[in-house]
Amino acid sequence: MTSPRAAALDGPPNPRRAEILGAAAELFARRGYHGASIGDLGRAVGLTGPALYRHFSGKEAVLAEMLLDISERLLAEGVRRAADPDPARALDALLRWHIAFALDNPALITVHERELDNVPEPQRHRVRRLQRAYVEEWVAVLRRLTPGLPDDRTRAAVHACFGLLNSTPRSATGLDRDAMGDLLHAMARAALEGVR
Amino acid sequence: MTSPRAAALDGPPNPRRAEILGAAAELFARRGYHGASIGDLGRAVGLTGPALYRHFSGKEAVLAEMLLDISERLLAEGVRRAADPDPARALDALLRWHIAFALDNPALITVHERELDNVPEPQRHRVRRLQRAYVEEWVAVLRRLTPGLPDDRTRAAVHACFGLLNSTPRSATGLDRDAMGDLLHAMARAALEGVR
DNA sequence: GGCCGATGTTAACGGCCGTTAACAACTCTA
DNA sequence: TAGAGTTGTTAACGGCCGTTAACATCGGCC
Repeated sequence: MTSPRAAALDGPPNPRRAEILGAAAELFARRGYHGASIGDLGRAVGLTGPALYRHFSGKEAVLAEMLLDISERLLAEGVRRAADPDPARALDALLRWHIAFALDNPALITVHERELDNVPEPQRHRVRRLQRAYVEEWVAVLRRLTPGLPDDRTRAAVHACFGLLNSTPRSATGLDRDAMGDLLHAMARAALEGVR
Repeated sequence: MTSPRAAALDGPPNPRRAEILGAAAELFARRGYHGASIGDLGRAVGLTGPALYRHFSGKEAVLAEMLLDISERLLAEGVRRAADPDPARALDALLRWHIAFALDNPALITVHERELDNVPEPQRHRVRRLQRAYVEEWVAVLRRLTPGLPDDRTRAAVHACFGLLNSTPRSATGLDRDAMGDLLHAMARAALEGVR
């Protein structure tokens, strides 16, 4: 065995693991899962490739943990913001949180959006369920805000809205963080209201 | 030499080339450039891997030709729609065209959005220039429609709008093509008007 | 002070990938 | 009908990748 508890689910909050996950997010976002090698991941944190196996059971495990972590965070915070009894305020809080997350973690958003298919099967289902649940939080708020809209349309609108919000990593404009956040907020709000 | 004019720029409209490009778009979109092998591309059109070198000079050439073709088509049609003297009608035409293209070619849109970094260098610049020019067509129309808006903001808004429109390939909802098109149109229009 | 677990290293493996070589079949055409 | 060009095949190459093995170092603990 190469490591005592390399495949352990969590363990104590190992700083090395977090460092690797951060670097891996950047590399996976920029070059894609298959475009970044284990050697690249190690080098990005000042190690050789095989050293990675002291902290993860393999390359797939890095991606799986990364996506599970993101989707859990998104859902947990989503549930919190959606709990506001006033649906308009709930939507506002959802928008604000999602935008802040996307602006602060562009690499994570990118990987979360693109690399689900490369997650091995036991965990892929969990991630998919979390992602769906997050979408449903938004759908529920919109349903309260605009009753009578068919759920199909609402769900499609939420996906389109995410497309708008998650475009941040690819825009790279001259706008500063706050201006960009306000712009995205205004556009997303208008887009959702434009659904009718 | 493996082929007389494998690396030829165009030649007559070879149907085999088009077939390969179509299958490659699907595979690159689903699995990413590095996740799809030459063997996969060949198999997708009923050939072995090496047969591909009769039609392209290599894997990178397939991607390069694909992205050049897409960005040329987008720009050419974009220029046409943006030429309408009434900016409101021009924007409408741009929206309608882009949405139709995204709905009809989800794989191409995905690859165009993600894989530019894997295009080899002489052609990457050309694709980037074409992409930028396409964005500028939208920016110019919006500038006519709403003068006084800083160009930074307008450009960022266009990128966000593309994020919304290009989310189609990832949504996969129960809506039919026309309903989806109308929804995207309404949302994008509202989002752009919401910029102020 | 010797041991042990944790965390690195380098060396080596099997496999797949992009590419090239060598060859075969078919179609045109002189 | 001989020859050339086109388009396919299978076999083989060098290289990189994910992973494992074997070994080194170092800090804490009986």
